[in-house]
Amino acid sequence: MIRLRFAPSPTGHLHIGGLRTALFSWLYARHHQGAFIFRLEDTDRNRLVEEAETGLIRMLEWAGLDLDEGPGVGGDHGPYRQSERLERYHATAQQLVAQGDAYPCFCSPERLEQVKTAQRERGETPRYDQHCRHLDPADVQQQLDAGTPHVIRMKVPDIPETLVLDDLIRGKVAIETTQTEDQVLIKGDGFPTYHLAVVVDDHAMGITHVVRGEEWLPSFPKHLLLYRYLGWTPPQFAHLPLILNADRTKLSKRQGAVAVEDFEAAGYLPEALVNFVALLGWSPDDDQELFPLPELIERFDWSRVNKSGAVFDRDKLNWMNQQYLQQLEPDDLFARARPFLQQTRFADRPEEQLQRVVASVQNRLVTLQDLEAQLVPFFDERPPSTDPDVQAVLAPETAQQVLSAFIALLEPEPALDGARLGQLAKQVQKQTGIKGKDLWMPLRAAITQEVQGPDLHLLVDLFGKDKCLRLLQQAQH
RNA sequence: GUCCCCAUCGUCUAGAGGCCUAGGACAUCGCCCUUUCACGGCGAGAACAGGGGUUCGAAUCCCCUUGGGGACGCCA
Repeated sequence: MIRLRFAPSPTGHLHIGGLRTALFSWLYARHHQGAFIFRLEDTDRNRLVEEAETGLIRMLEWAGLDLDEGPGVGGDHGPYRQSERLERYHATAQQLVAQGDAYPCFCSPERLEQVKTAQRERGETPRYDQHCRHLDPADVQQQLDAGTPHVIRMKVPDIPETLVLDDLIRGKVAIETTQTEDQVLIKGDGFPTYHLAVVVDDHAMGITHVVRGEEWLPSFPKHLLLYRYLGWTPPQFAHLPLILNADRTKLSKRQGAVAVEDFEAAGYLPEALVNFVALLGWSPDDDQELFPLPELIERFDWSRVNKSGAVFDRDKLNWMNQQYLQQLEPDDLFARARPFLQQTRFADRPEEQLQRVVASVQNRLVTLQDLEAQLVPFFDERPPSTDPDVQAVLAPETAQQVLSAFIALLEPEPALDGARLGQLAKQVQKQTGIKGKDLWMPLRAAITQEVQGPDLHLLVDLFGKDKCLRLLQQAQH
């Protein structure tokens, strides 16, 4: 059985890149009826953010990626937080030391820093000088017994060789072991580094495919070496291309939103975000662009994931979100709009009105956050407009004629709705001989105080006679 | 600096030697629809980084150059 995991570290919010990694893993797992596992890589106590775990899992759920195993979900391979698996890492590290594939290192951070600086000054690539690898065994034992602070380092083979990874996306990638240093496996605080923990857990949890960002590619030799020392078969690897900022650097905060939470708050639908992100690196074998999740599962495959980085294009995301918004059934749209309406100053308007209005602006929404702006013409009581475009529409003699004629007709009316608006406008047209834009734009400008906006009939339905009359009179000279 | 990865329209991409006068989408521009805007429809401009090979034939294969990115942490 295929088993894939998403293993973020709880240092912040779920990132767009993380979402895509999780999505591709999940799609592949679901495609092959495999398992999708969540593992928390909380081995860095300094950067740990308490609420991060909950947020990470919540956003995965929001996106529609369900978990088969994980903290809070359960499973046969737990615990799913690395901080609860420390014994395993220590046992493995001890085994490695016993085998002669790892060794204790007593170098102080200060010494390490000095060595590194000196190497840089000489124009060399900074790399651990293996000082403690060649310590006298008796000396080592003595220091250990004395409780001297230390880390455990992995040995890079004495005889240089080329390590080859057969990546699912990139094919064969080769790196010389000489490019790798004696990597720390167990830190001074007793926690494992990523490199040890990931190998130990992927093996223990029966992970068959490791999906991660391209930034991990240069470190695969460390992992391959560990698998070899431990006598384990490595899983398959898929290194995803990076998602980039507009300037083609690795996607980062400071150049716009990168947290999935931000997109949720900005009024993007999960379907749209997921669909958009799926197309960052993956493409179907035809021209289709809109994919419901089940179809993505059906069609996803590594062979159609490309190798080059993809710029995150907000414009296209917007378009996609608009497409999904337009496809929603009225009830569904309103349900999704509700939390956003709640944040507007129109929240306390009658439910029935809100429903009608939301439905009428459906094809004008790019995000749900646009609601407030879209509702303004319907609900807002505004002072007379000073917009020059509005003034320009109302200024001409013909415009004033239209207003006067319309007001005269409206005054005796018992009420006004959209249908009646049309009939009255017809009469104005007969009386004045003014038609088309010259007829309608003054009415629109007067009633909505804008030169563009939703269908005038809808507005009038909501406003009724008195408000319309007042606005029309206000627009007269 | 060293190593690794990548390279088709502004952007996301299709293209796995002849189907390519390089296809689609977003964005841009134009036209149409329309009482406005939006939606929608139609259309236009817009790309194989450069140089060598291989081949009857190269966007597709190989090499070099150039460019971009990533990694070089007791962070992941």
